[in-house]
Amino acid sequence: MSLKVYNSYTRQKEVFESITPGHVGMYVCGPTVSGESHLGHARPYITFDVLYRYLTHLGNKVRYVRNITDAGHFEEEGREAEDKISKKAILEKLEPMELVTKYTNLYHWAMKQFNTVDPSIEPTATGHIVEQINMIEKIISEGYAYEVNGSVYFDVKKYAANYDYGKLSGRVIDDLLETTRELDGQEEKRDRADFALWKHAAPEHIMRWKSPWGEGFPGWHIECSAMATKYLGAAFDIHGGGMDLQFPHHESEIAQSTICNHQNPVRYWMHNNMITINGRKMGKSYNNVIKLTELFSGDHPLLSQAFHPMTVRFFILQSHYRSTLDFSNDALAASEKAFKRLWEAYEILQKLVPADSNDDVIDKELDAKIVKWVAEFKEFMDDDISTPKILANMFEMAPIINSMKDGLIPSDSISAATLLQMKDQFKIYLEDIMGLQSVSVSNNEAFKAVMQLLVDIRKEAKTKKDFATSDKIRNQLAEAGILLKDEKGGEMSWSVE
RNA sequence: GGUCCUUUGGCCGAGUGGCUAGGCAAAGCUCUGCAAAAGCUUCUACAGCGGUUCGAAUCCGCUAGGGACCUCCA
Repeated sequence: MSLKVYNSYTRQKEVFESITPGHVGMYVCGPTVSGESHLGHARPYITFDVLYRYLTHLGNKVRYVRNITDAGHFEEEGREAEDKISKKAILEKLEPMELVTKYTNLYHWAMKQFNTVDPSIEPTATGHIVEQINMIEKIISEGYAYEVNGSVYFDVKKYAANYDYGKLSGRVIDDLLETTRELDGQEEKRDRADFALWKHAAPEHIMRWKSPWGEGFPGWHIECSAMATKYLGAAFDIHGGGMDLQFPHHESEIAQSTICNHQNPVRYWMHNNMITINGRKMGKSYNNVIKLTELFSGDHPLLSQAFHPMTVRFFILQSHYRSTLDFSNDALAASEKAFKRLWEAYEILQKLVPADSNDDVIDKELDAKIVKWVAEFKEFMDDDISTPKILANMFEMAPIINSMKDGLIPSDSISAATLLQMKDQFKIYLEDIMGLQSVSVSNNEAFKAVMQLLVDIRKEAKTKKDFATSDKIRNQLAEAGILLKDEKGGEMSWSVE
């Protein structure tokens, strides 16, 4: 069985085949570093991180390109076009580059918290002005763009006459041409549907570059086309991003690249759905965002506590990437508990040792069920990255693992081969592919030694039925945030809350 | 207004026409010095109406609610 992904371009699941076997080129729209990342931003980065990990796991050499948009787009308020980054810079009395650096660092920090793998290339828009200008010149020479007063616009009407503009986003060109909205530069455009490739910079505009059309700055869509072409070629395998980017961003990208490179740039378009809050998209314009720093610290009116980045990652993986995911404090709290239980079972599993079992003692029904559940990990992943189903299967096995540890299920009731397979596949899917990791902060050797000492003392006390001492140890550790649990058979385990 | 999506048990959330996903919460029980975990059991839902079908949460239609995009947006 092979990997199938839902291609937004064709609106169906398709078998994934890369252009060059064994190599995959993947481009994902990265952040605009004019502000802090919020929960909604986390979704594509985690979703495509899992895809990247899986493609790699399948033996592909993947070049994963994720850009940083550090040149401002337009923020259209009324009729005044402003550069997002330079505007904020004035407010915060920072240099644009200082602002960009600050939020880029913060973004990298958050990605680290989520345990996402670094992209192979992380190009910045400002670092590729030359490429963008070259691309615009090419589009002009092809006859699909025109200059007006130092700005350059893409001729959508002409493009639509020869190519299917709107296919990705399901747009009808005639509708677009009738849009009545007043936008900046509208009077310069030949058609309302046209979009800017290059904008003339007003005198007060801080971010500006020299170009054949005077000083200005690039339009938003051109950066992705230019950088994707440069690092992945005229045609590449996967382009990912949030659903809200389908139009106009990705649609425009297709148009630009198609004219420039004379071919359809992307094989598989993949879009993650939105994270909602009270059923509404989380977004700046709705004023309902929860920043990642707030999430990790718990410092937000909607949050009753801080949430660990792994809880958030798990929360996101529990729903399918193409469904909306509704955020709430309760939903996240539920994920926290669930993840803890699953992870503890996983750690127990890794410590289980296969018993010398023979056909007589093996519970064949149980063994077969486990074999099936484990085999389905790949099946589910191949089915358009169905991480919720993989997790469901893992939860099916959690009680079995715990029961084996407690001796409620004899350890020789599943075959050694099955247990090894289980251990192996859990590790691959949970850690390597879904990118989950321990939330434990207790990997310090000295600390572990101290804990072992306390455990030993408590064991002695319990043997002597000195419950005052044993309770004191447990209670005071609890106050310090360390949970000590008695296991069956007199052993003790602990975890840092 | 146009285009499209969605509506699943107390909450979150999978669901490929038939064979009860899963998680959290809740209740009961078991284990246990106590506690916490853990295990077992219970809770069987698909917005409404109509249709297709031997059979529909799943397909079709209508109605109602919610949402997304059309403008910066993950």
